[in-house]
Amino acid sequence: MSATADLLRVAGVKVTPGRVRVLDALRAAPQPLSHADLEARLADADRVTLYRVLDSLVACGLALKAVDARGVFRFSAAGAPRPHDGHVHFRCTGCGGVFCLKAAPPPPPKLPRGFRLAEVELDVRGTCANCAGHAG
Amino acid sequence: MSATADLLRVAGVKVTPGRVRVLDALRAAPQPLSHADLEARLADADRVTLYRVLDSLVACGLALKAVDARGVFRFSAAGAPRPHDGHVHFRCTGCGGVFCLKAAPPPPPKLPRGFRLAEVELDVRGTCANCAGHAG
DNA sequence: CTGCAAATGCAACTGTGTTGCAAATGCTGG
DNA sequence: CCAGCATTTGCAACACAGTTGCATTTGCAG
Repeated sequence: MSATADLLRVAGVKVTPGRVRVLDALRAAPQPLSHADLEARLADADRVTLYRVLDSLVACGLALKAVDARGVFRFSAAGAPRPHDGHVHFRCTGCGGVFCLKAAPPPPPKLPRGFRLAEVELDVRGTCANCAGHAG
Repeated sequence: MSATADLLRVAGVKVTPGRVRVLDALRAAPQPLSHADLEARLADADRVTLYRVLDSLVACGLALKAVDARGVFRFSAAGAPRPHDGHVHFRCTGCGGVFCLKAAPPPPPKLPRGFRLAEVELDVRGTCANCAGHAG
């Protein structure tokens, strides 16, 4: 019996093939997945069912739902490490590539009263080695 | 001549009734407005034109664009024409508001060989005082 | 005033997410 | 193991946010 099925059982929801496959996909993914990402991975799944499976996983606490910069919902398995927390991204303005730098995340700045911090992201823009070489 | 029209002129975009009205609405609003909010305020405006006006305001730095918790873009008037240099932004994941923090911009991290730095932006996400109070 | 690029308005389209309903399926009690 | 029943699934249709193409209008420079 799969560990994923156990998670569903413990969370108190019915164990269905769809839920197992979706939760497996979320747990295997290195980053939060959009509905479209999941549809690509789970080729034969119904669109609407996928939405409902995701909602049920969020409702029972097994998945987290967030909005990305494009306004699309992204889902991640609860408890999974979030690799982009405190990460430093380098965005190449030439090729559009995104590189994850090893640099230490910056210290969280002081916030005004009442503000709650969730995530800090340092976004560095410039030209990557490849593009800089091509056409300075 | 309205101050809003001057802002547009200085920003280097054509001064049109649509842009003046939209920017006025953004500057008068206490919180970031969605496309739908603006449509309601500017009754006779064309849907698509409104999208394009908003995009042009963002492109010339007069407005800021963010995503709210429902995945909808929200727009707010930018405080100054060029507020983005080495600035620290706080993005509220609840209302989509963007706040400019006074904190000093972080030191630029070390880049891999050949990479060229152009811009550094620290993006802090969380919940603003208003939203934290509402439904903490 | 005139010309041209930019902005507008309209129609149609894509992508994302939701709702209603009938059929299939997991779980529980016998 | 089987039946009953609520939950889930699949399908169709819908709602909303945002985009694209194109012809027309308009701001602004000359």
